[in-house]
Amino acid sequence: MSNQELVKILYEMAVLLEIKEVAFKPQAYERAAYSIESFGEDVAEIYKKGGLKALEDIPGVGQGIAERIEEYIKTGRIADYEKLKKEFPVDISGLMEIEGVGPKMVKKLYQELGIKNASELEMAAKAGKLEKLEGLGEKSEERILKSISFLRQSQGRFVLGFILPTVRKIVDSLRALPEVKRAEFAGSIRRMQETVGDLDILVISNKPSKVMDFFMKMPEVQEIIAKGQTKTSVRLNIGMDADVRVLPPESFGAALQYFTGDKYHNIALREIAIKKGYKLNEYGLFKGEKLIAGKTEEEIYKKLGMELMEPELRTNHGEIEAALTGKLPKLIGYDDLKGDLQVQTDWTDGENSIKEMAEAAKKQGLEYILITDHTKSLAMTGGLDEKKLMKQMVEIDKVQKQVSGIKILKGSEVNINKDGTLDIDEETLAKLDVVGAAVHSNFNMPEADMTARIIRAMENPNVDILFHPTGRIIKRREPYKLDMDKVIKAAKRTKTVLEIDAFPDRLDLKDEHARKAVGDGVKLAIDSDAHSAGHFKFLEFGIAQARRGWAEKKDVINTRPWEEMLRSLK
DNA sequence: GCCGTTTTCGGCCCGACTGTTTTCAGTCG
Repeated sequence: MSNQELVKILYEMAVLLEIKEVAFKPQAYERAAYSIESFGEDVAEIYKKGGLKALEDIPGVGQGIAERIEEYIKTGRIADYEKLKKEFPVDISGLMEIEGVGPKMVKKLYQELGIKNASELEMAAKAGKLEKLEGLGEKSEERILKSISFLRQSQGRFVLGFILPTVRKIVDSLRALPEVKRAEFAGSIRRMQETVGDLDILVISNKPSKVMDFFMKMPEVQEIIAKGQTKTSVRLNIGMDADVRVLPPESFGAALQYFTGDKYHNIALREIAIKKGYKLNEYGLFKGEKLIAGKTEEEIYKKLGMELMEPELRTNHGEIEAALTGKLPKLIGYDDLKGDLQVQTDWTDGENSIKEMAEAAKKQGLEYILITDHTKSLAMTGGLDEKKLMKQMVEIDKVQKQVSGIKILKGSEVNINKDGTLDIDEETLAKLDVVGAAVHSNFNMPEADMTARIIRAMENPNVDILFHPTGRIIKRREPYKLDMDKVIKAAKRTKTVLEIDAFPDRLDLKDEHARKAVGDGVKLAIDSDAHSAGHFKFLEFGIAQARRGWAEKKDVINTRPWEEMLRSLK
């Protein structure tokens, strides 16, 4: 059993209870599902170690849900879920991800038309059956058809690193309008999540309609979805939806807060507001009718007894408690990296020479890079063998003399063989400044074998860093099966550094694993995995990932000058 | 069903927009 399967069941139970119009339980199940989803620890493992009591320590999980999780772990099923499912034998998850379809719609579709999944819904919509239902019309039908086809082509989420340049361009054009006093993006993009669903832009202006008119006519806009006094929604030509909201200055901080925190952060905040006798919404913090804070985020958090926290933290994973008690982490900053420890060149699958990469890195403000070309068993990249590695070291010395202001370190991205040995001999590895090791083959091993394989590599005294530890590629490849708890423990024991690969669709380690590693005193490296001179800018996304993992400057070895960084390695 | 520096019982986040029901339910974030 995996967390993922359990989370899906809990979410579906929430929807099914909502359909049955049961009060309050849906939110309870939803909260538990969300909590487990982002918990980062295997629930089965927690249960094995601490039983029911340990399950109940998970936020949002109480006695009832803990017992159902136990039932699921023991029997592979949850009787209540199956009972609900019998009443509504429909593909809840598949239907709910269609925009505009909620619990009530699922119910109506099934009861009136017997629709059980997205493709049946599509057929019914195409046959014009939906518009005959009460409460639905021609437009609802069109909208559903559109949502289904959109979902099919986009899978709904966008990789942050790939869309952020467009987002910044849009916001900059809005800022350039004379009617616009201020414009900021909020939402999951401001939180710098690895993938994002849509774009929220907040604007201060006295002339909302002018801003809206300009926005709707931007070249990046494909079609208008909704248009109102203060809010306009469009679909951008990159496939993503974008909302613009225009606000008065006195509410801007409140709106920024409201649209930046994730759902659960905001719920928690509003509950704290209520307890203090206030009301919090996107227009401000109110005592009765009176606005008492709203101009800046800081004053809102302050009135609620909290320090201002970085947007990346606002997901209700302990940041509120930390802010209330003055224990927020001092996150690594976006300018804190001095070096990049994973850089490919044209010696293997990179596009640029050692010199070009060094110069590009210097331009990016870095003080050093580590050259880490692939090794021989990765034949498709022309991986280096011992002889070529020695030759490359000579070449690096040569290039070093031709460039100034940037230190070029000698390294390698060594393949971890199936048995945990490496594909380069120890003698050669020992000559390198830094060795990164990575899995590039046999991805489909059983968890225990893969874990043992990686730990064996970490035990090698020459291996300094484990590169992209889980191998996942967002939207394309699942992580390999790996016991991260064991890997983190092994990293601690062997003093191996874990990498956050900053490539936009890798971001590997994930935030929750980074947080766990940092919590256990394991050091991180944030690397671009650059394959061309333009890739150093991806470091930003690795830093964001580290920040979402509560990492501080001291936790990341390449925030240090290169001599000091080298001394800190095993 | 969960949770507690008001509470172990009695609460549980809030507003905009759409479509279509002419007064509001459903969905979304």
